[in-house]
Amino acid sequence: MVMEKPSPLLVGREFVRQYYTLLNKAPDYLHRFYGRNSSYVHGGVDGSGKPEEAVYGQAEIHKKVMSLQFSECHTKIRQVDAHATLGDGVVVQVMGELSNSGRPMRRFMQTFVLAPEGSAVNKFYVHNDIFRYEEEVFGDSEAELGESEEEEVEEEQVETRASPEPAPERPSSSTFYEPPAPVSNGVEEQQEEAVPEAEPEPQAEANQETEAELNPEAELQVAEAEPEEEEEEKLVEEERGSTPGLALTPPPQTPEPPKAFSWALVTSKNLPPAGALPASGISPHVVKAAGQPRVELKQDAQPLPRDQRRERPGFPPRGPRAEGSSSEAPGGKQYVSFKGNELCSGRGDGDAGDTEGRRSVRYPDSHQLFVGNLPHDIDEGELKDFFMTFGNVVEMRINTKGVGGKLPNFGFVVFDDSEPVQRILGNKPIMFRGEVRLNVEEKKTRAARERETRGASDGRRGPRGTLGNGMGRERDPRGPVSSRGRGGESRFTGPRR
DNA sequence: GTTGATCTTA
Repeated sequence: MVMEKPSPLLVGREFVRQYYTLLNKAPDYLHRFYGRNSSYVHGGVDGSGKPEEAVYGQAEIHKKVMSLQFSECHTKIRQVDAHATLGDGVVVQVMGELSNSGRPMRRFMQTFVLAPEGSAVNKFYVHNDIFRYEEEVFGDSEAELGESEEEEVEEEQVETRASPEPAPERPSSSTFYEPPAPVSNGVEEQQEEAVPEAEPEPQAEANQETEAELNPEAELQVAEAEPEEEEEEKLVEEERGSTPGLALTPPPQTPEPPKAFSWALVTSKNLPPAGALPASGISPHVVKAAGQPRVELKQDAQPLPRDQRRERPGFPPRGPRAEGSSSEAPGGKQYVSFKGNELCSGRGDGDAGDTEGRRSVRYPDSHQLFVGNLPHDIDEGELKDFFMTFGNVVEMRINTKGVGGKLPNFGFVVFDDSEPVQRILGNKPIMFRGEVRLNVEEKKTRAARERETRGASDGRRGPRGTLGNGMGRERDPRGPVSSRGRGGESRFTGPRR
């Protein structure tokens, strides 16, 4: 599907939602967010009161998480900030309160660095995860006090003194000792308004957005809509005594390479290659969103049975829910194209490929490339990576028309411009994996094909000769179609690798 | 062996 780069805020919020939900429901899977070189620290002080040190790598992180014995871990998210950071990563800062095993809520701050994984625009893994409890840093029992700098100094002396601005919705100290409110999932929505002293504009706004994103109902809806995998879901529910919303299966025993969550993997045409998921498990690190206002999470965490993955009609669902709670995604409004070239922040090139606005995006045929003779074991990610070296691949699909055992594969690659298409066509043969000659053609409509075959005898009449329908097709500036293949030599014969 | 599926619309 469309592979726009989601805004950092969108990435951050969706990640946060996934992360704390998983923390609540299946902490033993949490490590799958991380990679080999990830760092992780989760509060705690050692004997001498010094903060715990971080651990590194997925395996160590897993151990560490297990040692923390998360159980019925509930989180109230107060604030999520997410910025783009170096290397196309996203840094996410979360402030909130967390209660584990029915113990009182404790305030924390947590920072994640989500690093891109692989070449796809939308795949991330957690490279750093830094979690600290406020009172372990500031000292005990001061949590409700001292909002201003001056008071901070006095806090230690006047312990019970009222803050000048006690947040009204947060009656002093009671927050800490009341049992966590029952919630349907681990991520508790913070219903109150933004704290008055919070910075007015961006923060308050972000806060509200966050609340919208963390709407537990959305997840429940999704869960209901997803009948598959129900037994396992129930198993997990029984074990954990929690409500539906996230179905999980036993983790694969093999520590996995950093897979992180992936926006890309989740759209219908970019389902993960079969091996990427446990046969019947969710991939808890799979988070979904897209430039298209479709931000349905758990939905995709529950894969279809293999055989239905590619063919299931109507998937992903469209309709009201797509415009639902989390879809407004104000952060998703920028269109930033990733690889290849410059940031095209924009719209207004009058292009049908402007994906931002509304759902259905149709690209002109001139931006699309028919690719035949695909190896049968190819997956879309690989093919996309391949064509990314020619330009910005905005969508692609592989069609397998091999019901009867044969697998003649073909697909369509959609670029954000006609130029890469023309360049590819001008540089045939396109060799894939150094051995397979892909049959690349300009995408043709059925009508055009018929016309082409009918008029094949007429030499002057190329496939487009009779088209002339002004459908915005761009011509190859170098001349008619028949002259392709002479031009470029091997400069672009294929990506190096 | 080889060119889809989706949607437009008031």
